Parts: sequence; structure tokens; C-alpha cells
Amino acid sequence: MLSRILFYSIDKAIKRYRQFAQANIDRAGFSITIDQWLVLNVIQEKPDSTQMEIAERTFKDQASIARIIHLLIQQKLVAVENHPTDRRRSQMRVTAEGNRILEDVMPTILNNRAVALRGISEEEIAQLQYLLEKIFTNCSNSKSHETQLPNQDDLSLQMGATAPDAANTATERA
Amino acid sequence: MLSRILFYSIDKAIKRYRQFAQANIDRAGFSITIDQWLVLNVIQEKPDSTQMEIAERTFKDQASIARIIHLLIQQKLVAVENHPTDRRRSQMRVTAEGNRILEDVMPTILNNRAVALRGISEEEIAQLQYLLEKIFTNCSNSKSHETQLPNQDDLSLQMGATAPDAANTATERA
DNA sequence: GTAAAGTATATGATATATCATATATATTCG
DNA sequence: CGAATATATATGATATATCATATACTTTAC
Repeated sequence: MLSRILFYSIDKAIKRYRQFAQANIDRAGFSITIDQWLVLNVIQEKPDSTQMEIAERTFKDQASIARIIHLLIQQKLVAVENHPTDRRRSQMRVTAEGNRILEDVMPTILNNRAVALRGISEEEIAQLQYLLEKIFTNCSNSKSHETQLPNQDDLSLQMGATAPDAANTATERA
Repeated sequence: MLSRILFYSIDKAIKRYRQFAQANIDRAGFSITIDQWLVLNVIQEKPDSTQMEIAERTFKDQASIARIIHLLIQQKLVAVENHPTDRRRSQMRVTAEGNRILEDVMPTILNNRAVALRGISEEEIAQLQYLLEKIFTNCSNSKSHETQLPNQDDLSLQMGATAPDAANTATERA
């Protein structure tokens, strides 16, 4: 059963949370997506960020950021001018309208998080984050494989799976 | 900082896992997405599922399932005939090719999961799932709000947050 | 200073997510 | 039976994710 597989549980939880959070934002009368709000937030904090920097901070990719920024500009939540030192870029600025929506939506966001985490202790949250970080690390700098470590179950704990890069067990196909 | 907010940690971990898992599938020479593989799997298990049932099992929605099935049919991993009892539906069947790819990809999938979870104990996985399930429940059957429960922190544990539906604190806007 | 390399952004193509709705068919109920 | 209701699927519209690549500009190396 899929629900026994951790990654489906993760997927399921984050999907439900996003659905829940977006629905509450919609219901409160805001016409902004969570992702747009998130990017707007980063622009407010560091208006001189490059798209790559925003992408890294938000765990998105540059192409998505480009399109989200485009929408934010359309909605007049962000304004652009010439960048003073780099003509490839634009100098971004959150508009008054943008600042207003950031401020107005914040209580809903905070409330969403609080409701979603109800009954979960600080320690449990820390534990969750620790484990999620470990999964992240395990999936980084690795190409999977090493089908079975020769009997050293938990040794890679601090190493983030930077083990050798043996060939995959799966049959090759086009 | 975003990394301190649990939901970004969840998002980050699952995104990285998906990226990692898909890259390994690609690298092994398969031309199928994880989502397609997942749906194909469900069809194999229960070929008579409706799209809604598949959606529920995979935590996707019916429209996505419809489009994924369309692609699976295009790729000839699934074949359809008339449904014997319900003319709104089609009788699906995983083709030989479909069965082959399911079988061939499985080792890669299992390996992906194993690598991603390296250094994480059974107990920790269970704990993770328990907490994710709690988040899921908290976000279900609830419209957020109840900005602060009047001092009964963990009482809603078994209830899935079905508390009264007070007005949101955020200012109303179009 | 110029060529090469690197960086920033935009965009096409495709896959998925989501919502709303259209269409067809089934089921229920008077 | 026939109308109302429910269900199954498809699809349009939009947002996001991802990869690849094009374009413009900057920096580096010579």
C-alpha cells in the first residue's frame, strides 16, 4: 500500500497543506498564490536578488521564478527599473500594493502553519526537520546505486551518501 | 529564514527526492516519469479502478490522472477497450510493454528509496509518518482559523481540527 | 582590447496540479 | 417510464516544475 511508503506520506502531507493554505488565502479574499507570495516575500527582503538566488531560497528553479516574477509585475505587486550596474538584470522593487498584500496575508499564513502543526511539539518539529534534512542530504551528491552496502547499515549517517557510483541494477532500455 | 519553517523543509526534501529519483530513472534509460510509473502501477494492481479511485490512491486529482492515462495509452503502456458494464468508462489493461517497464524500473525505485532513507531507522520513519499524518489530519476538515485556542494546546489531537469556523483575521480584499 | 568563458534572464516544450465545466451515461425516485 | 440527481471522463484555462537552449551582457584571460 502506498501509504506505507514514506515518500507518499510526505507528498500527501505537503499537498494537503498547500491545498489547505491556498484555500484559506483564497477564502480570505486574496488573489495571490502561495508561490507568488513566497517569491514576493524574498524580493521584499532582498530586492537585489538574482533569479537564481531567489530560486535557491525558495527551492524553486530559475525558470519558475522568471515566470512568477512576470506575474507579480503584471499584478503590479512588483515594479522594475533599469539595474544600476548590470544591464542583464532589472532592479526590482515591491510596490505599495505588494507591501500591503504581504502584510495582509501574513496573519493567514501564520494561522495556517499553526493549525497545521497543532498537537505537534517543538521537539517533534525539530525531529521532523532533522530527518527531512537527512533525506535531502542523502539525495544530494549521489546518483543512487550502491544497491546494498555490504553490511554497515547506519554508517553513512554523517556522510550524506557520497558513496561510489556503481552501475544501476536496472536493465538498460531506450 | 525559510529553512526554519517546517513546510519549506518538507517541500525541499520531497522536491529533492523527486529530482533524485527521476534522474536515476532517466539515467537507467527508462523514458517514464515517476508519476506515470505510479499510475501505471495502480492500474496494474486494480485495472478496473475509476480515475477518481486512482486519484485517491496516488494523492493526485482526477484531471491529472486523466492526462497521465492519456500519455500511458500514447506510449502503449496501457490499452483500453470498451468497459463491459459502464459506457462512460474504458476497460484498462497494462500491456506487455507496460508490465515489462514496471518490472524493470522497480529495482531503481527500491534503490532510490533505500538510498534516500539511508541512516534513518525504522523507528524514525514511523515517527515521521506519524507526524506527517497528523499534519495531514490537521489540514483536513478544517478551514484554518480559530486563531488561538483558549489554552488547550493538544486537545485537538484526535479531532482533526473540526473547530468552529470563525472569520479570518486577515483584512478582506478583492 | 578582444576572444573565451561565465552569468542573468527569457522562453519553448512538456508534464503535472487545480479548478471549473461540459458531456455522456447511470442511478434513483416519484 | 421519465425527470432529477449522481457519477465518469474529458478538457479549457492557468500556475508551476523541469529541461534545454537562446540571447544579451559581464568577467576573465591572454
